[in-house]
Amino acid sequence: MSKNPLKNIESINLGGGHRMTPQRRLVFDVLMKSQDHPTAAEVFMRVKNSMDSISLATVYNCLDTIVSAGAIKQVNLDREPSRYCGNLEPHAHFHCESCSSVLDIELNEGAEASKSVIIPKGAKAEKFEVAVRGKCPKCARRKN
Amino acid sequence: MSKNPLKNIESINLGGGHRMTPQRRLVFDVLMKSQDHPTAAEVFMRVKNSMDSISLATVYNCLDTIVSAGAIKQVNLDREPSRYCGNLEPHAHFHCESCSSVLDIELNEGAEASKSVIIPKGAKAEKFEVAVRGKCPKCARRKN
DNA sequence: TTATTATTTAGAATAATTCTTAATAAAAAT
DNA sequence: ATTTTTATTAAGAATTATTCTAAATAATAA
Repeated sequence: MSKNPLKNIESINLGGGHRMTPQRRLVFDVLMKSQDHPTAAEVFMRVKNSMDSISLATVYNCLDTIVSAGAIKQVNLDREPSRYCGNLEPHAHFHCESCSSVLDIELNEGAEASKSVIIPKGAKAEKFEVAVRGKCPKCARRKN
Repeated sequence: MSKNPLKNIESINLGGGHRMTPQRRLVFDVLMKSQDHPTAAEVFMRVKNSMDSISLATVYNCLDTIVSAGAIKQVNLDREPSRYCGNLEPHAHFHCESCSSVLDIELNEGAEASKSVIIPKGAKAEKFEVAVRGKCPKCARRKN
């Protein structure tokens, strides 16, 4: 995933006594190689190719740890399973309502989400998320 | 809920042979009276005050039907239970990461979300959602 | 009226995620 | 080098929001 400035997981500081482990390394590597936005179950299947003994619970644990370390992002759209994203650049997500795929979409310069909303007095805004729902190019093409 | 142009549920066309029922009327009324963004379980508790015999499944059914009719909106933030919103005006949501409350926030004129992102060629964008995460005024005040 | 269709309800089922616990492994302290 | 402490893994149980199933009820249409 070219958009991630982390060359490899060795450069991640997991923080708080957390250790780098083979499982965490593999989970991170899968995310770096993925252009889609895999769910935990999909990450699990992909990691199993390299380490058959890994468990789904461990994949959940690893994903949580790496998200907390800020090295990948968790993407929640509608009520669907969480997806994970190795792209750390500011961007938004396009969510296809036909095939449920998720695409990274670019933000226009100067049109930051933070400027599009009025934050209530006293509130502390920390993250802005823009999501677009519709039909991805593939699904828009086929008429149904 | 002053922002909803529907004076009462009688003006809603549920469409497709769907009938107006006491349960649907009550669920809608609860939403119109709510300034917060109740979950299905919260709607259930509030509706029970008027109709003790109503079931949670019926509340889910009614909410789905009224959402499909376009008379209320379903709001999904992070992995939390769906919340329901009677405000039909274009707006965004502020999601407090301390108390999980959801606040409607206004969109700045001219800074529409649709202009802030670059839609992939061939994709059909249908809905734009802007969500802000942080601390609501109440939670930002108390230092913790 | 009778037949059809929609609705409600209770409880079972589903599915994503989290929790529990024992076993293992790594790091720190002796 | 052991011992002790702490973190991690893994399997399966538990949780929880939501959906499904099926029977009973109610409303509409024929």
